[in-house]
Amino acid sequence: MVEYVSLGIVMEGQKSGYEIKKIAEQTVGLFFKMSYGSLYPALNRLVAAGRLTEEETNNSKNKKLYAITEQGRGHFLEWLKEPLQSNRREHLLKLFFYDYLEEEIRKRNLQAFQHSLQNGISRMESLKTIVSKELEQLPNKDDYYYRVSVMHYGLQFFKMEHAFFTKMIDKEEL
Amino acid sequence: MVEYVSLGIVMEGQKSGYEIKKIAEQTVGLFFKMSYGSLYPALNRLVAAGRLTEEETNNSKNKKLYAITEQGRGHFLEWLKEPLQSNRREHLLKLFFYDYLEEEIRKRNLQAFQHSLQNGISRMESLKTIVSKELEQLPNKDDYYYRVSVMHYGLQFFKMEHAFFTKMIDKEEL
DNA sequence: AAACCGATATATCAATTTGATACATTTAAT
DNA sequence: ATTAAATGTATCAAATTGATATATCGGTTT
Repeated sequence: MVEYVSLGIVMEGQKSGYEIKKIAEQTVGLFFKMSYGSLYPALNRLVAAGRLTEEETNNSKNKKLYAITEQGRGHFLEWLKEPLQSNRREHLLKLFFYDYLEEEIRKRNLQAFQHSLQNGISRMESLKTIVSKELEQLPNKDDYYYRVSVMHYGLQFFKMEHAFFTKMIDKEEL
Repeated sequence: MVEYVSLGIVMEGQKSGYEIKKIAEQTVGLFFKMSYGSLYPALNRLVAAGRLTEEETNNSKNKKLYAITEQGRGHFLEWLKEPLQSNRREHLLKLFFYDYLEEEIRKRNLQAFQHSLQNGISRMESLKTIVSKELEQLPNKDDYYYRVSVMHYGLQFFKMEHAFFTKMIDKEEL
């Protein structure tokens, strides 16, 4: 995923590795972390694959500037087009770059993702009912308050995401 | 963190590696993943450190049962006592085991975490105001709708967490 | 009883990632 | 002119991932 984030950031113009990391921290840093140990090897792989060009700056500096190639741009946009899935917060990463995506695919993917969220919510609501009933029969149900709470957390979380994506599909004020 | 989750799960009674992984998936799996490649080495480390005991089952099976030692129990509870921090969802992991923690420390840690969440919310509200004003001055501000959306997502997320922890401090129905 | 299948169980491995540190240069401030 | 802070790349041991290999158990079918 480091590779796609790097490509996405370089879409705006050529950047150094240091700048890419800084921008990532300031923007998607809330839910995505990258380290130099993963970034620099990723940049090298991208250059080797012809998706980025590497340019040494003429002044004596140790600095290298990376720019995206046509192939890299295509590769990035193909990734962006793929359906949203919440695996490792990839959906939020893609969302950050969604201004680059054409409206039609964007809307289709957002709606599909929202439906999958709705399914998740339904499944968790059912589970909640079952667990509540099982718990009701225990004499010491207070002893499981926190253990059970993470299920409620998950439900709250999915509901929040669902509400957020609803607003976004309607392009409401967020 | 695999080590602490394993200890926490074995607190209930002896389990095989396979069972530990299954229980983790079914309970904290929503926000924490473990693979065999990290679990089995972790179990070996815990045995070597004297925090778990390993027992080969007498029937011909390839199965090993792990049980927690007094030292392991102490080590686990020390970890649980430490302040909650949202690094890599560690706070949710600890929360799942919070029934094991004494009420006084539990309340103190929950309140401290809630305050840090409130600080985060305040900082993000300020940032939001600044970004909104900057955006207002751009002619093509619609081109940054999704880019900006991740900031709103973050804010929503923190607000949801804050509301959730408020309910939990008051031990309300969740 | 034999064959079969899905679940249970542990182990291993290349590739990747983390978190830390080392080291050099550039910019800004004193 | 000197220092401190920020910018910049590189590297490494240790940990993790995601996948695969291998074997056994319990239950069902033929």
